[in-house]
Amino acid sequence: MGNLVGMVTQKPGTPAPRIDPLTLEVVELIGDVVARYYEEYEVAAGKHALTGAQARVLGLLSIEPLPMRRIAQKLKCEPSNVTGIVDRLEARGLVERRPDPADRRVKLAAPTEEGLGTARSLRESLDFAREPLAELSREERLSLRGLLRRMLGEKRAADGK
Amino acid sequence: MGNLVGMVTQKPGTPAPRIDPLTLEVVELIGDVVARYYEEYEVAAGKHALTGAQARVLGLLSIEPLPMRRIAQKLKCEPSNVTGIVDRLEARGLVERRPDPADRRVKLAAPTEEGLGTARSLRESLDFAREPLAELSREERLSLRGLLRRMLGEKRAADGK
DNA sequence: TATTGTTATACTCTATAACTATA
DNA sequence: TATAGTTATAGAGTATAACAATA
Repeated sequence: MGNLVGMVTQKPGTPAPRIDPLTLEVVELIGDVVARYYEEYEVAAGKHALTGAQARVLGLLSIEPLPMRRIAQKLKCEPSNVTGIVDRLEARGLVERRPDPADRRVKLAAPTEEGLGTARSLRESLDFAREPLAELSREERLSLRGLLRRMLGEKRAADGK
Repeated sequence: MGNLVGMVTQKPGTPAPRIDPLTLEVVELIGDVVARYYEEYEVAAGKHALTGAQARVLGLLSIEPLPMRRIAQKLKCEPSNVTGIVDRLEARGLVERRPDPADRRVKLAAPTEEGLGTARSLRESLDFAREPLAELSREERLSLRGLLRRMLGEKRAADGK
């Protein structure tokens, strides 16, 4: 990837760009970061014979057991899909379903000991997060943090629940 | 999403993080950018009743017609998958297959007039690329570009072919 | 022989709708 | 009646293996 929709690469002989070249290049770089992030993520999951969705759910549950419905919200997908994903994780012994004492309708998905270990290993194999950042000094990281924060705007922190 | 593998959120009462908090936050921000980018991308594709993969291929072809094999390389998937994706784009009249005069084995996938229009519209609905960047001054964009370049390292420009 | 594109097959993820068991 | 989770179904993307046409 690195160029998700051809939004950057300028075909020779195409009308002049409406956006300035600097912005275009930054957009392209962001696209590259996105592509690289996903790539490394899939590779890390694959090392444990997990799909992206499975690794994502396992990562979520390793922080905190969740009702099926909440998982669907986090994944931004329909609850019916979570059934299958958790089924597969459960079949591999990485996750288990527990009753919720407070509401007998809900099932809490929670990682097993092995699941926790896999989640930890998964985190550690996500080199991209740390490695390339290692090239940046503390000041540069502060600068990058500020720029990313402004890019994301107020929308931050509105993720939960 | 915003937290792909729980690599950031620190559960209260968990052992002290091995990475410094600043780095963790930057990683989290990058995760947010990635999630946001993909979200907007899917929404933009959805507006045209296209899947992400279809929009990606259409975007690629709008730059330049490509042999099926080349599309697979760009998408980092098996050539057999491209058959179906192009089939669906072709069924909607957005793409057509042409013979390659130089090698009768290859088929060149090329956008139709309508496909070109859809690709253009698709690009324009990708607000995320420009809008949040609009908050940044020219100096900040230069700074961001430099930081992203260093993050991505030499690996840049090795995408082609 | 090697390569291009396709077909056949199987698995996963996805959404929709209908069902069950609780509340 | 409303909600949580599931099942059934269908479409799309993915990989693998085998195939026809061409090189």
